Amino acid sequence: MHDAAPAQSATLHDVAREAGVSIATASRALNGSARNVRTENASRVRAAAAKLAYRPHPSAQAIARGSTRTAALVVGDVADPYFSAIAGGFSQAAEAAGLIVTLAVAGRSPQRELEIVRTLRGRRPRVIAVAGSRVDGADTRGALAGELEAYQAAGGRVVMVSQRDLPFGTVTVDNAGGAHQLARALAGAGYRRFAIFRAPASVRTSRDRCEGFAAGLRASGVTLDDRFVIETEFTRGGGYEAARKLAERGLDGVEIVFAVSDVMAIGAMTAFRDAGFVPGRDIAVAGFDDIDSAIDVTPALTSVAVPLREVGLAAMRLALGDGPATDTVQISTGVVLRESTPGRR
Amino acid sequence: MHDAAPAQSATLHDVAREAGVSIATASRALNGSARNVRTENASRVRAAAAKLAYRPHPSAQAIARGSTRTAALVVGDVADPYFSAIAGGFSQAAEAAGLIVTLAVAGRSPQRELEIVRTLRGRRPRVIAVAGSRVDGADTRGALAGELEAYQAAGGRVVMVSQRDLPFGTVTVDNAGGAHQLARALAGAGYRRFAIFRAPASVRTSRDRCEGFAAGLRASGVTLDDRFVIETEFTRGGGYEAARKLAERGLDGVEIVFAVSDVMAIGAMTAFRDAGFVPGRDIAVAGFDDIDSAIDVTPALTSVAVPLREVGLAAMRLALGDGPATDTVQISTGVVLRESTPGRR
DNA sequence: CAGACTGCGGAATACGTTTTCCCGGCGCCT
DNA sequence: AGGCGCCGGGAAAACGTATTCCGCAGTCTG
Repeated sequence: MHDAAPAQSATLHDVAREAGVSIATASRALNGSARNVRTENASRVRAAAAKLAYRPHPSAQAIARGSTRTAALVVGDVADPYFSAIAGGFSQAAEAAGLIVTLAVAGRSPQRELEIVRTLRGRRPRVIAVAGSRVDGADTRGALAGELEAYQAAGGRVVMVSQRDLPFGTVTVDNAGGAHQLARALAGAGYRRFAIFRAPASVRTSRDRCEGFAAGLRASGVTLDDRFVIETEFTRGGGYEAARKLAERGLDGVEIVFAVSDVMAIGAMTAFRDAGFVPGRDIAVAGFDDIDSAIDVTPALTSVAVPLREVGLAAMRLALGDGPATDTVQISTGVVLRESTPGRR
Repeated sequence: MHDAAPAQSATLHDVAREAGVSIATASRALNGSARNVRTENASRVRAAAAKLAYRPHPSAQAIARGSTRTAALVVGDVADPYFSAIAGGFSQAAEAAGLIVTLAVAGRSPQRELEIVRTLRGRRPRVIAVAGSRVDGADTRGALAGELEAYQAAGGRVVMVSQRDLPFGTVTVDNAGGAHQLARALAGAGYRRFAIFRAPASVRTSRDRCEGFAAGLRASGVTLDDRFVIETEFTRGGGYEAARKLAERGLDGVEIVFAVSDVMAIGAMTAFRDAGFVPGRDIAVAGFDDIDSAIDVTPALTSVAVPLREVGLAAMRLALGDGPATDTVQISTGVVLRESTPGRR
């Protein structure tokens, strides 16, 4: 069964010739068009296709029908569990819909993100989903929106994940609400002296979580000392640095730090430990996202569960759904208390 | 500057008309072909392209020149840090080379992997890299190899990551060597009673690491009791389960467990702790991969560092290089001792 | 039994590029 | 001055597929 592989793979033309029909009939037989073809011809074509190991040329199909079968996803960084979980859900849903996903990594730079969307648009995918850096105030932002609008006007489908304020389909995470609940839960557990590790204000996710948390504290009658709202990078390293500095000052009386993401929180815990403080005993730590490793660190990390896979799935569903192009889906979040915040008596 | 976006994006035809030249000239001006075009015409064309926001249609280009600008990567699971780190390196290198990466998730099923490669092949990417499940003995294996061979014969470039025994470009991780060194280091630290958590023998990575480790123990004069070579799933859950069972039997005198991957090791540490044993004190644990979170768990996990990003980069370099199609690059590994294996005195 | 209609096959065209081929003009050499 | 090579422009073919349009045979209707 090992015939010499033809250097050039078979085309529809070859299949048609092999089956003794015209190209048109072969095409119709292979991709169930509106038109019928006599069953005998159809099976002859299928047999020929199988024999020649024919694969349709997606580019040619794309050109002929004016649309592709791809879905594009742009993320900040695949290696970040936040994005990779979303990507996992997205690609699962894409696959179920028979779409191929092309992945682009923006590296957290809005400039790069813009470039990517530009070239992506040229490739005319069925949907473009942006789960990007969400830096607002950037001057590239208008350009990005313009690019996406043009794409949508040309029949494309765009979905933003957790970027609420653009006129596109959006799947949003209840960042503020989750942070609010977390704050109330922690205040209820007896904590009073809070620190927050946050990313620069331009990062929307961070800002929303931060504000929600602050509101939750206010609602619980706890005052937050602005000195302890520490701005750092939105990465593990950022969390580590912030914690290191706080530890250097002997914790300054802080009882608990809320880091706006789990990776930051985990970095912070390691920094505290490196400085000789025991997380969960000397200082409590809470994060956000509930990534997988939250339960594997010690003490297990209190967090706000964000069903990230679900976010990816929802993005694809939204894109494929027939609702208005600007539908919004809100993914809800839930507090998960663990040993990193044992509570104070 | 906000002209109404044309419903249909501009084609090369439009650009040519706008610039008052022929399509051929426009094409030549825009993609620096071998042929020269008078500078005045060239700049007129560029201006027209800019004005109309022209983007070449990649599918049309693909069809016309018979090749695409994409690189395909198939991984087992994007959400797994092992794969996502590789994907990160791969897409970085792809981007640098002006390639777009399409990502497919095989979900650790060889059957699915085969299907994916089939459809991927149809899309005629420049390169196909498979960082898949590496299950061998499966009957789909021959089919996979055949599919890839045909693709390569048709001018494609295939790279396998850590799948040494197929006639393709290969980037390989020194699994056996790293495990061997790790075994020697641990034996040198005084450990004698080892357990190994491994995946089914059909998973090559696991087998190589396991065999390397066993050889290292032999070389150190330590005998390994087969009863403690425990087969489980190649996931965090697998590690957790195996550790849970071992803990139920009171550890059976085991001093240290080597799990063939960090995610398994981390799951195991959590299981031990859940069962009341303190990892690093009651039982030592070592893993493999040195994923990011290895330093954030407590105690920090002893592991074998695999520069996974580098693996992805190397895969792309190999694909783009002009060496023989079956070149092999070996990525070396290095032991990293941490607190999870404090050593026995 | 004539005419209309249906069902299906095939030729041809379209999709947006790249590339080959041809052609005219210009400068250079003899 | 005439021939030759070179340069650059445009027409057209090619890439592989989907689809429109046309025509033919067979079937149904009146």
